Formats: sequence, structure tokens, C-alpha cells
Amino acid sequence: MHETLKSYFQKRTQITEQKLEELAAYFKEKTFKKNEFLLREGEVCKSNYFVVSGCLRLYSINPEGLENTRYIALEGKFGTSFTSLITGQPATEYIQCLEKSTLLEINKDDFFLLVENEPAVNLVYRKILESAYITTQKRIYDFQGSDSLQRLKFLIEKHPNIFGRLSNKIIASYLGITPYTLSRLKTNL
Amino acid sequence: MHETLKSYFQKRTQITEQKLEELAAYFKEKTFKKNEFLLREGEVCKSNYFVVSGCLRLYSINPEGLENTRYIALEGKFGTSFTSLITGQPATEYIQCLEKSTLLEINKDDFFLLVENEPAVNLVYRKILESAYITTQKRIYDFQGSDSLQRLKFLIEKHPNIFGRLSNKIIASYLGITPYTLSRLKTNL
DNA sequence: GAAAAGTGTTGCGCTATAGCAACGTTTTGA
DNA sequence: TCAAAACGTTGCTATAGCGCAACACTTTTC
Repeated sequence: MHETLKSYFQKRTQITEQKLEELAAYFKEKTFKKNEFLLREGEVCKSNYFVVSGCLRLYSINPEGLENTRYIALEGKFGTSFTSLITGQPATEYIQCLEKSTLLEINKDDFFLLVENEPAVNLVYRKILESAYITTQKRIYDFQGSDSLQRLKFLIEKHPNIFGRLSNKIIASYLGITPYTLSRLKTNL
Repeated sequence: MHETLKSYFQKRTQITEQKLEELAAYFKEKTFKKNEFLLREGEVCKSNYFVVSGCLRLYSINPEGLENTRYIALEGKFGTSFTSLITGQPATEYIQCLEKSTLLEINKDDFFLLVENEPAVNLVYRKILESAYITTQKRIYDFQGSDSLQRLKFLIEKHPNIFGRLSNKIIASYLGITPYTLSRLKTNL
């Protein structure tokens, strides 16, 4: 099994080398070009992706045509449209590679079968859901309770690495502001 | 077991009457007065609560002293500070009864023990997390992509029942706007 | 059941952010 | 490698929502 994924599991559950190798069989390595799409709005999401290298972005386009960046998955993270994966409904979002990326893809049906039948995967999935929930909650409170400048400062503090790696346009759309405003806020830092 | 909780489980998993009775032993019925607190900011959350009747509200107070309502649990829902329950960290929020309420309380340790050892509870918890995640996601996209009037329309469409039951002050703080703005928006509907 | 506290509405001025235009810089791709 | 496209910044104006104050109405409390 790929080292990055292996340590992802080992960090979250006790699991034997042998079991890891069994699980490895379900993941297929794929490479994607910069800007390539893994999923488009309206399609049903069929896979979960683990990022070995590169970077995924989940985003939607609102009725006015503006992009809203929902989530960024860097190396060592799973990225997928969980909502579509869980509900089986068409996604309301796009998944795009922001860089040339190497991913490990696991089929939706295999994934949920493992969740049901492999205690280690059940536990890891629970931890993924718990941490996704907590992250998402914090993001709401950020939007609900803070102004743009505070949100920007918070992002710089927590993910300094993405500045420089992602364009300001994308960072602005993640913060829920326009690139104009982001550019102006940066002068107030 | 209390009928409301029983049907909550039966709607989400296959479970025998006998197993339900076993589980019932872990829940204690308690009643609370209007405005009584179950948890205050800074305390570690020790229980999960199922609402039999009445209504819970989770909220925080920001540095400027403004309340942000995070979640409302009506009859037939679980309500707790999941983030504090999961992480064991002090809560960043208050849990308050908005009405005289009857709740079924389950201890945190018992709850997670059942998650580990009772497949039915494991499954139900997973479904709670999945749906909490999905709900929270939608709420972000609402904040990130819509203006206040759209958010209000959306809330009216989805939860018409809470208008009349909750004060405008609380609805405004849920929408992330001031009561002044809510009052004005309502004239534009 | 009277006083106090809380709630909802509205006028007014203030602030943060949007959105267009213009322009220089960087990136992209045939 | 060079033209075209995309990006980042900044001046300007427009607008959504804030927050105070005032007032009427309702609910709570003792």
C-alpha cells in the first residue's frame, strides 16, 4: 500500500500490515492534469479519492455565476463530494484538480462495503465524519460570527501554506469575498 | 423505551424490541424549565440529549457580545455539543432549553461504548454524523453564497414551523443578521 | 395587577463589501 | 517564443446590513 495512505490508516486505527495490503487492492492509482475535473455539478459521485500528491478543490457556481470554493484537499487527505456519495443524489459541486495530481481512487460501493464489514475502516470512516463535521461547524461559526478580515487572519494562521500555492481568486472564493476585497484586506494586515 | 426514541431507532436501523429495551436502560428522563441551561461555554459536554418535547438551542456569544444561534433541536432530535462530546475539549457554546422540555439523557461514556459495541447504535451514530455533516454543509453554502433575504426565504420554506414558535431575535441570530435587518426583510417578502 | 424587562418596528446615518473600469504583470498554450 | 488570456491591484461609486434611538406592545415577575 502507498506509504501516505498507510500512515493515514495507522494514525487513526490499529491495523495489521496484512490487512493494509488487503485494503490496498481496492485503491487504484490515477494521475490527473492541472484543471482536470473528477466530478461535475449534476453528476452522481461514484468514488472517494485520497490525495497522494497535488491538490483537489470542491466548488459550486451560484445563480449569478460566481464560484464558491467549498473545500481544498491537499496531500494526505481524502476528497470527494461526501454529500453525493452518501445520498446518491447528483452533486451540487465540481471536483477539480488545481495541480497535476496523483490520487488513489476507491469505488463508492467498495468503500461502503468496507465500512460495513471491516472494523478498521468503520472506525476510520467514523473519524473522518467526525472531523469533517467539526471542521464544517467551525467554518460556519466563522461565517456567522466574523467579518472578512478576521476570517482572512484565521485562515493565514491555520493554513499559511496555501497562500502562494493557491491563487487569490480561489482563496477569496473560499472566504466568501471577491478578489477585489481580498486584495484590499491584505493591505490592512 | 419512550415511543419517540423507539421510532427514531426503528427509522434508522433494524432492531429487536428486546434490544430496544436494553438500550432504554441507558437513557434517563429529565425535565427542564424554560431558559434552563444544559451546558455553558467552557464546560466539557458529558451527555447527549434526545428531545421528547420542547426545544433546545445551541448558541455562542462572540467577542462583541452578540449571540449566534448554531442549532435548534425540536422534538424527536438529538441535541448536544457534538464537537465537545467528540473531542473532550471545553465547549465553545451554550445549550439552553427555549421551552419547558422533556429530554432523555445518555451519558457520554455509555454512548460511545454503545457505538463501539452495539452494531445498531454504531449504524445510527454514523447516520447521525452523516446527516449532521450534510446539514452543516448546506448551511455553509447558504452563508457563503446567498444574501440575507435568500437565507430567510430558504428558512421559511424549509422550517415554516419555527416562525411563531421562536422569537425573531433568535431567528435573526440563526440567520446571522440583526433583529433590525430581519424585521426589515420581512416587509420585502 | 403593577412595574420591569424583553420584543418588534422604523427612521437615520455609518461602514464594509460589491462591482466596474483601467492598467501592469504573470501565466498559458499553440 | 510570443500572443492571448488570466491575474492582481486600485480608484470610484453603489448598496446591504449595522447599530443607535425612540416608541408601542407583550410578557415576566414578585
